[in-house]
Amino acid sequence: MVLRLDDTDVERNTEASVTSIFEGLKWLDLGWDEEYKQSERLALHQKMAWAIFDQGQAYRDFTPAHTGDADRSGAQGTWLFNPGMRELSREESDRRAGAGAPFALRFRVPRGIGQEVRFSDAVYGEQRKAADDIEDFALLRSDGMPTYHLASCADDADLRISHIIRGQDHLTNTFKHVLIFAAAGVQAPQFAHLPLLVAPDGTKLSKRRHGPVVSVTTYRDAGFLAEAFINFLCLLGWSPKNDREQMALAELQDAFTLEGINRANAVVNFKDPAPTPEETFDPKAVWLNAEHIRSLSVEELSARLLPIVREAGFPVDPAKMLKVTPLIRERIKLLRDVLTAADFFFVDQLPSYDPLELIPQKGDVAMALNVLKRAREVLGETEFKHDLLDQALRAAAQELGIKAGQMFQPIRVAVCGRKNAPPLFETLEVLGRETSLARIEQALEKLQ
RNA sequence: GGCCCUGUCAUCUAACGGUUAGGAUACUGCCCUCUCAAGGCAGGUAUACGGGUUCGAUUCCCGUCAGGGCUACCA
Repeated sequence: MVLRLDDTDVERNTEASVTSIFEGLKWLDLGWDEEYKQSERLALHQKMAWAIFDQGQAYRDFTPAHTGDADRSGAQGTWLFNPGMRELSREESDRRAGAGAPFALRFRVPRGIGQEVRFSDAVYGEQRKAADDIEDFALLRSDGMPTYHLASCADDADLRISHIIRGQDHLTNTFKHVLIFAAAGVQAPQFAHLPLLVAPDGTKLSKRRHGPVVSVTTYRDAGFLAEAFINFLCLLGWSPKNDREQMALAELQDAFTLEGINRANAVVNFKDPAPTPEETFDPKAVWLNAEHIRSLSVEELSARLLPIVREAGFPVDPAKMLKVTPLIRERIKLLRDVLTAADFFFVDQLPSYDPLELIPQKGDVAMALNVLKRAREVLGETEFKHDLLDQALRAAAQELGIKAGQMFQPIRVAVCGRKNAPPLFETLEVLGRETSLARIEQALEKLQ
């Protein structure tokens, strides 16, 4: 696998965009064997362009550059080439070039002889197009820089690329590439075009239009597991055909075939802006991530969570993290959720909460006070072990003549600072007697 | 405008021309339950439309419509 940066467009080739691409690829950990930058291989590209020119299959076009976004509403029909330039004599062409006139080098696409350009695509099948429908595309710009079409063909040939797997937006460009490969006398690689990933609005993903949700690093920073993200991506436009969804990288590799790829574009169902950060992402991606999180061992998950917790400023040690992890494993969908799901394990002082939360279902302040006072006694003398806590607190509920749930809720809110939290006894065990009692004490003060 | 590609639930997708059109996500309800999750069960929504071919079309062919891509020195 070759990582090649197609960076022949000087304007768009910024440090920031390259960094972002590298960071994303590094995170995905796909791995590659060789690495190249097209901008460092210009001589090779130019050599191929002029070889094609020498054979008469390219010509100089001295027409001033035309901006790409000209109106194509149709009135002017299809542009194929600039009359006069295509048939300029070699002598005249050389003379003008010698005089320093700027020019682009264009491919001389065969015309008027009914020639057909064809290739076989591993996904879209046999493709054919009349050469008469292909414009005389540029090989070199007037500043001498190669175009994408030329540079990529020259590099594909030089690097002996076997398979080109790319977006379907290049399907029609491939006819041009087939022409270049033929003119250069090299064999074309195998082509496989993939359906596009499109935004909910149906257009292909673009940073300009759709913002950070289309950047790989956004998923990394939000707490996706790289393997889950890859899994999700694989399921867009492809499926193992046996209803499996959650798959490890090795399983994906085993099941994957180019022939199994669909031809229709797939919508990445993101919402931007979204009410909450989590709702930004495709719900299926989030679900898959949760599945992958749950399939990680406690040790593995704990190790992945630790740096996130520390970076957020909680001074937590690996042993503590290991104890907390099983309590939140089934409650987080993104790794970063650890910060909101387990924060109360890490802080000394609970953030403030509404004291009314301490009042149990169908209860009142008096009941909450009774519960907490009784809990203070029970927790003061019971060993902090799951089963013992369970027995002692249930017995206490019975003595008070209330339901177990009414007993547990005030305690949960007192020690966690909120109603929704992991199971109570496990939580108390991890928190320990000292912290638990201190928080119950604070809760009592809040209520009075 | 021209050329190319595509069209199965809201979304991702299954279905050698013969299935009550399957699965998943999301959603709703129930169960489980100390809350929240997780898990289990149940439920609703799809073959764009019109013609063919065929005993029979989601599946093959044609047209229409819709969407996407490319289209004079972006990739």
